[in-house]
Amino acid sequence: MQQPDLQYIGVRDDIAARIAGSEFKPGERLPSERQMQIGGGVARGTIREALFQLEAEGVIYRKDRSGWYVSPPPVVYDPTRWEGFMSYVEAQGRRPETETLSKVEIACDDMLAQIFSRPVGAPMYWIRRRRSIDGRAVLIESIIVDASLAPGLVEHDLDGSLTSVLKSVYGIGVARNKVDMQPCALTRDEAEALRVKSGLPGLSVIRTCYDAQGRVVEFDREYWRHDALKVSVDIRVR
Amino acid sequence: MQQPDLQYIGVRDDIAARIAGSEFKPGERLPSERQMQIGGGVARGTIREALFQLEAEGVIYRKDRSGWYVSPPPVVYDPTRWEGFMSYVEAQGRRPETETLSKVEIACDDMLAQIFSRPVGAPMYWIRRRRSIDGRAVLIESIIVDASLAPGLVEHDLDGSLTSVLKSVYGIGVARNKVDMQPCALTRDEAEALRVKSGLPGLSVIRTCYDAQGRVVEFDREYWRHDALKVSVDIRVR
DNA sequence: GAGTGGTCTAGACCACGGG
DNA sequence: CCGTGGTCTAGACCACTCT
Repeated sequence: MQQPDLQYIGVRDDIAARIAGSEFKPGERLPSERQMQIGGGVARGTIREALFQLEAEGVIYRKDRSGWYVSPPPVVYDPTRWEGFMSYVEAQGRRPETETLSKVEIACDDMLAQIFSRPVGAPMYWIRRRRSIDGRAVLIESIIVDASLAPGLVEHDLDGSLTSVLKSVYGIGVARNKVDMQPCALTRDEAEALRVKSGLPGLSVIRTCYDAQGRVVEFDREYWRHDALKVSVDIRVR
Repeated sequence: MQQPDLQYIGVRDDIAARIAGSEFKPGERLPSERQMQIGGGVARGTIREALFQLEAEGVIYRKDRSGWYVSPPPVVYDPTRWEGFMSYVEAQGRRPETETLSKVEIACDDMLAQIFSRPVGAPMYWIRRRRSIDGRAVLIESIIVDASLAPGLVEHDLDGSLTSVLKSVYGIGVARNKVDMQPCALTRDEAEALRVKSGLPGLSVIRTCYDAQGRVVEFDREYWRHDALKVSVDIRVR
């Protein structure tokens, strides 16, 4: 059909085989693009084409101007479970980490007014966090919380689980969760916060959490590296 | 921070703006790469970089050696619902289509034996289908069904809903559904069947359906174009 | 057959990282 | 500082579609 008649596919297969053969292990750096050129009369652009392919497959990733690295395995995320990031990552034997990038009070705009069923101008908290697994930044999130439901929220330490703060401090439990997911490209802001090249493929996860009274408690936009996540849903009917 | 100092970002923004301004509408073809070069001293590689960026964002897609086209909006898929492709695509005002590429009986191998809890060598049906929306191929799927549960299945017309054939002809209802989703790259076979360039980003959806007795009825691997799909899950607890 | 995108070459300069 | 990847140029030939 089509086979390694294409040069960059041949290069891709070479590298993929060396990774599969554990010559390079997860987290390790590959030789530089120029080093890969030596020996075979291959243009650097062709090498890069092969690397892009492996990146799209989730096999490798890059650190800007540092090099190409072998990807660690993805974590499994089940949107029908209530566990937060910290607990499901840990349960999979990985080391989760959260950094709060900013937390401020803002006024409710048109879009948020619609989502939260609150008047325009009502106080809201806006929290931006970066989350990492085993030291690699994997997602950036922007959270909006209705300030009238959780007054003083941003004075708490939010580097752990937001869900448990809402529960233990404010007695707010989540009764309904709406999750939207869509492949996307990481645009300027997200890419910068994840320290990746803008335009890299990612996965957008938008969550809306409701309490038992049907009020929107939390509106969360997450942008994941496309190679860091696997979604798993298990549904039963009776 | 970074802005249209990057040439290809400037080109990207131009094209994106012309699409947003409805100069080019969904399904329409963009000017050729070489036509876009005229006027500005821009190398073709730079134009292509901009096009790749828009492709990653899901804004445009390509037909091999034909040109670049504006992407139609994605369909919404809810893995917690039982509706099949044909019905939820239609419900969203789009025109679904299914082609059966092949349907054969095969012997259960090690992997399938594990999944279906059946002996190695047991008869299974293997069905490959291509599904389109509004005339554009969006996913390719490979389905395995336990032949002992649905004898003669492949003699039926499978260009519609498989679920409804299983239900109406064999009385098999699905009681549990396990769905895994992961961003991936479309590899040789899938890419060929979707008539896209191999290596394009995609979404892999793997479904395992169980009946009321807990038997695996159907094992389905789907590979979607990354720009054709949006996943939405709505979960409640009581 | 003309035009398209797909692949490939062989250079160049840049901004940023600390292998 | 040197090496890295990131960007860009200006060509070339190919396989394919039919715009």
